Amino acid sequence: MKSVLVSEDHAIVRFGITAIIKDLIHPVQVVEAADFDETIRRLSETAFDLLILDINIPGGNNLQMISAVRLRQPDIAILIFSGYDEQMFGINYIQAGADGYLEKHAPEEEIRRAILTMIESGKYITPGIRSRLMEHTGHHRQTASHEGNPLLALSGREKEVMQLLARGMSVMNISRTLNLQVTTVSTYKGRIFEKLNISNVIELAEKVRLYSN
Amino acid sequence: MKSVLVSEDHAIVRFGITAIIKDLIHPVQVVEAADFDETIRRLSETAFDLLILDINIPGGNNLQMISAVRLRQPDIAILIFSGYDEQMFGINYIQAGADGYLEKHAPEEEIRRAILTMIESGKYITPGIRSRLMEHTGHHRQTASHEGNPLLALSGREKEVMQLLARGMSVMNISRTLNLQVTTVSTYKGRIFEKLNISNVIELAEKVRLYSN
DNA sequence: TTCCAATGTCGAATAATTACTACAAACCAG
DNA sequence: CTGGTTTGTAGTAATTATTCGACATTGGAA
Repeated sequence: MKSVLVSEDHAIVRFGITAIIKDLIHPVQVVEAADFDETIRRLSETAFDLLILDINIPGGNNLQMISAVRLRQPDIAILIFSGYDEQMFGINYIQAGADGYLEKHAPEEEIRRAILTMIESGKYITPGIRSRLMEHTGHHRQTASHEGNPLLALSGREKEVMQLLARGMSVMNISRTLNLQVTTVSTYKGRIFEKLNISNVIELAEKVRLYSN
Repeated sequence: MKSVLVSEDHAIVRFGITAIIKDLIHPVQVVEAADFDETIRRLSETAFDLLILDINIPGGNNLQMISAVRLRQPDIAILIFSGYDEQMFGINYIQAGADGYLEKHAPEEEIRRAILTMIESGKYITPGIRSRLMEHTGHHRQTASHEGNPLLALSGREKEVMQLLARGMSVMNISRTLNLQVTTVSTYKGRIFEKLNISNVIELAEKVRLYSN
């Protein structure tokens, strides 16, 4: 029997996913976790075939989640389930070792396909993501290389903060969302502004609108 | 037979809600709509007992949604389904005539209770929201006058400040530009946000872009 | 290998912003 | 006229944000 762990903090979303899984696969055992602690606890108890992991899960929210999971279950298939606008930095999770990537606003059909594909082949990447992956592999830093898209000059964490800032979220709020100190977020903000050569969030929002795929 | 219309753009969320409804009520007919246009279309075709409406639905996203719905079906029960950041903002929908208010991150139990209560009594408000409602009642002006353009609700000085804010200028900077105390500018900023029903400069910039001649 | 720039993260101190409260002048509906 | 509302303006106190300097890691370049 296949078994799946659904880590997602919004109850309805969890509910929806669980329903889809049960409708799609059988026999199947589905376990739910509402935060990262619980996720880890479940992983220590039971072996799963697939983990569907919300990037924004409370207590998680960073690339180390992947290794924390792999530490417990090296062979589990990890499908990153990414919310709002984190496409930009979602790929970082793939590079960090996740096996699949699905966006929360994907249509039902794609969600079904993703889950099924993950269970069957252990991988699920859309062509769009794949090509973006291509771009990213290889060249990092060195200003000159990101000719076309200035946003590529930002590091993973910076991109994350950038997204939130561009949505109008306050520094304090971001710090809570990402479980970081306010000063840390502020530091990122400064570095972002510097790298993008801008001086306020309005300009940031513009750049993001312009260059975010 | 009861019938419910679920207006929500995220497929999984829609799926989850539909599943809960079907599990909760029977016989029941559930129709889904992914954007506001579709919502209106459905409302024109069929009579529903309950509408579960995502505030952030594409094509909607404003208080006029309520009247648009009521225009078609005066007696439908409307449950506002509000996402993350819009809690503060959501109460306005209640004042605009919605019958219930539910947050997306509510636990499954509450979601069930809300839907059931709505179907049975046509209303659902949590104590928390109710108290916030209390506070808010009292200061609402004659919304009707500035139908099309919300920016018209602002006074001269406010518009002035708005313009600068939308350019990304800081409060301090504006205070120097206009020879006012920072606190004065801050007061304007607050009043602007309140009048436009927004909570950060990004949204302000959007409104300005949208409604400025 | 070694070393350095880039990255992720903070704390202390300092600066900027907001929340409340206030109040007078201007407006306006009755 | 008259009392209620809106507008322009601030002060005080409480929050938030930024600056600066640090430090441990990491991935490459040399």
